Amino acid sequence: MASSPSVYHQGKHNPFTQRFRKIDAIRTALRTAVAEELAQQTEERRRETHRVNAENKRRSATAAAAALDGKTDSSGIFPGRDSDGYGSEVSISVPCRLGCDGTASRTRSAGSSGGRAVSRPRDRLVELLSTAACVKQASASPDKAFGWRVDSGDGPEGEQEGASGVASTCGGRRDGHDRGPTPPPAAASVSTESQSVLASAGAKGGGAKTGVRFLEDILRLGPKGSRSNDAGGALPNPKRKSHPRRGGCKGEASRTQTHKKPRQGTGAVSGPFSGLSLCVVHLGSVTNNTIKTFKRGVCDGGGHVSMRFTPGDTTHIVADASLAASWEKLDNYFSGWGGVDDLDDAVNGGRVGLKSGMMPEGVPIVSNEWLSECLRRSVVVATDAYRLIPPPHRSAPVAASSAAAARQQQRSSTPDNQSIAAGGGILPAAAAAAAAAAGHIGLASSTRLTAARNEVRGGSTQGTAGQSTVAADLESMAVKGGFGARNPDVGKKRHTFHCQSTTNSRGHAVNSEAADMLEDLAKLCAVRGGDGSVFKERGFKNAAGVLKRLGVQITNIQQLKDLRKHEPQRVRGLGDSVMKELATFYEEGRMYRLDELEADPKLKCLKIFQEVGWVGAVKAQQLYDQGIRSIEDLRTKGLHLLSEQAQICLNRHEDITQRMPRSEAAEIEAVVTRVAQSICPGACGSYRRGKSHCGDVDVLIRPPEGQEDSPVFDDLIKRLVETGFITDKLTLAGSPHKPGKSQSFMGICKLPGKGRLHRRVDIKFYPTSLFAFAVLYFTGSSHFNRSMRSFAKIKGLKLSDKGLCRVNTVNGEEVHRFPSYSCLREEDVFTALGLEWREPKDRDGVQVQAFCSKGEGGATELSGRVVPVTLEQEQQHQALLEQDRLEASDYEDAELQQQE
DNA sequence: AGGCAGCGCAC
DNA sequence: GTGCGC
DNA sequence: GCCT
Repeated sequence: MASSPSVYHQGKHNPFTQRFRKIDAIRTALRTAVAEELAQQTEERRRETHRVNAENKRRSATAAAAALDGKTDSSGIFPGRDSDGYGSEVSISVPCRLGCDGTASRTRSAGSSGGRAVSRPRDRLVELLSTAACVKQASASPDKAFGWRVDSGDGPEGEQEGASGVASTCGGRRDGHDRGPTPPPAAASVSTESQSVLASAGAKGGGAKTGVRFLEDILRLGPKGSRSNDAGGALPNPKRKSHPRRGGCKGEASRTQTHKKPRQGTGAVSGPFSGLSLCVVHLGSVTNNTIKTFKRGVCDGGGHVSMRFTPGDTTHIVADASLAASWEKLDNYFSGWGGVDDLDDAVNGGRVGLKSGMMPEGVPIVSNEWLSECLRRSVVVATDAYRLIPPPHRSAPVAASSAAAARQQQRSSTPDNQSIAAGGGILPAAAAAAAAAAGHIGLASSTRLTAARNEVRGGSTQGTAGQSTVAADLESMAVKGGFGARNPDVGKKRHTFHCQSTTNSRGHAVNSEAADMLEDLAKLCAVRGGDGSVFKERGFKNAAGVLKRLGVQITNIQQLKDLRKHEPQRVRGLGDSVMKELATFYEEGRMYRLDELEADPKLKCLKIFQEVGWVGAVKAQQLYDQGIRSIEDLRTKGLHLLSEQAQICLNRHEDITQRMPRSEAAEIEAVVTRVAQSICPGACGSYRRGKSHCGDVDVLIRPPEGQEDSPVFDDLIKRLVETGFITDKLTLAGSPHKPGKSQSFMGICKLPGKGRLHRRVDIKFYPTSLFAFAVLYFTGSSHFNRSMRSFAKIKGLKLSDKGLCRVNTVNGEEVHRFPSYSCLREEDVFTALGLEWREPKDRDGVQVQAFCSKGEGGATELSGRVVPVTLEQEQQHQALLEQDRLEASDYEDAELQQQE
């Protein structure tokens, strides 16, 4: 029974996280079991490594300092420190509110006295390096060297943290963040008193020792703070505040409908759906709201929706696609029902339905996606691709290989204990479920455009783009001009752009087993390296995504073959290779290629090596060729083969490969932000982690208003090194500060206190002019980023975290780049490109066929925020606006027609 | 057959 | 120019 | 690896 295909899909958890969680769970178990021993070993190893490297590092630090004075060796800027460098009984207290009030920027912090006015950046870095070396030496006797105070726990004030501080860190997937460089919320502002305290605290940050005190002070002080170690971990991002300006799909829908249109056909008796009598199963993602929407739409079209199954009358049963994975739920659902057929009753908890207690037979059971599609297209579409087919052998599973059975066993029984071990936090499964549920509300109304696009594509698969009226209509809806509108290339190309999609049709966890295996395959391709491996990886990963979002549980390869034949756009990304693997998967439960790769001992090695940072496919292969087979080997005889960064990552390997709870990421962010504020009041930090656990922390630092180019970054890193928060530097880019440029630090940090692990941290500074691009970039997803950049490219623009620039190219080679357009909010970037805004949480969703037929049209909403920065751009811009005005009326008509 | 994101660091 | 990470 |  464990080998039944249907069982494969019973994983309730987000398939994306399953693998990680399995690994984490194993790790956690191991870790718990041998915690002491491991700690001891690690400690010994560290000491040893430390001993071995100490001399070398000290030399490196000095050399690095020298390098900045003109020499070349720049390795080892931030020497490693012993993990217990803070003393043992320390806990820190981080106040939960600490503002970045705009007024703060006027209070010149003493901390910035070493800033731009006084010393040259290089001098500061030299100083920094010397200090780092100094700190390191001091750390030899940690308990004495630093003035950490034992904090009893409760802050004296004990006031509850502000609601604004909590809301922001508890968001779902990437949606609980501050969006874009909005002005610092006044509500989160700090008291003047605290500001001055902080400012004076900052003033102390001269030497190493006071530097450490300084961090402590910053952590302890603060406006009526609550504690940092709150179990809930909803630590404050002082800047972050929840202002859900647009609520998910709802907002999306309302945005799409920019023109009001009288509702038509309401209450029609005959319509596209006349004759339909649907029984909707209120389970899974089919919520009350969904049913309401369905009911409205179908009734308007002349059909009938009920929650009751009426033999002889009911024509279709509509259910959440994921139920195909657990058929017994449906059986249960149809047993023991009452008999009210009133939606409102049902919504209020009344039970509705059938008396038989059996899953009705003889009526097609279809996915809710089918109904959505019908409503979108106002036509009863064929159910073939949406049929939920009972597992062929509900009680007689097909034979599957023992390997596959074992795999299934592993996957479905993964305990969810990592977050417990890691100190709490939102459970991934719960988060995923919540996100999925949220994603499904309003599904029907938000996916119309997709369907329309698909329709167009299906109808003219090789015609030239842009010739059909519908295509133009689509263009008007999805692509409203934008700066690239005049690019002659646009209009010839038809392509798929993830970033262009306004839909949110993520299904529930369907096909997760097959998708998981494809992702494994992807990972192994990447590990193996070689020509095109990244693209193979992407190909498999993409295929996995397609399966997951299909909305239909596939139980049979024939279903996919049919889809490929009849609705190729729905399975775009499933090519011959993937289909071959899937065929064996559905027939025998395994993928030969995956089995092969997983059995390869060499690949196992390469994979282990590549888990160390800065070891990629090439380096891993080299190591293997040198006879190295394990991390231990690497430590004992492979160190010299590794780059400086890889060595550091290897040193901290046990720590930094652990994922951390979101709350800890918040703490890390809070420390960085606070120190930044003490240097430059008003500076803001933010990170956009929606997931409950993360591998590292990204902190984006933004200068306060009116100080767009404040050189806060170099000082910030310096302070964080002085305080011992940053233990290792991996890369440092863009220092010293140059006006208008970004800077970045990648390294390793450790929160003070016993039992803390080292964590990977990236700290980036972006001037105000670039901040929106940076936020857009770091919000991802990576697929979405690539998509958006491709889209920009064919419009003759280049998008990166450093801006959006028009480029002139000759034979694809850039010959001239204009200055970046100025976008102060993420929205402005979308607008500039002529794209519909997409909520961060919707940026990892579907891939949708779209047209870039003309690239023009619709009213370009520049909202006064996107300001061309050169005269030439200004003229271009004006020309565009003029063009838009000329065409606006046409497109408005088109939009009107397109609506509903 | 050619494209698949773009950038900056380290080497 | 390549490798690597983001 | 997939798509054009």
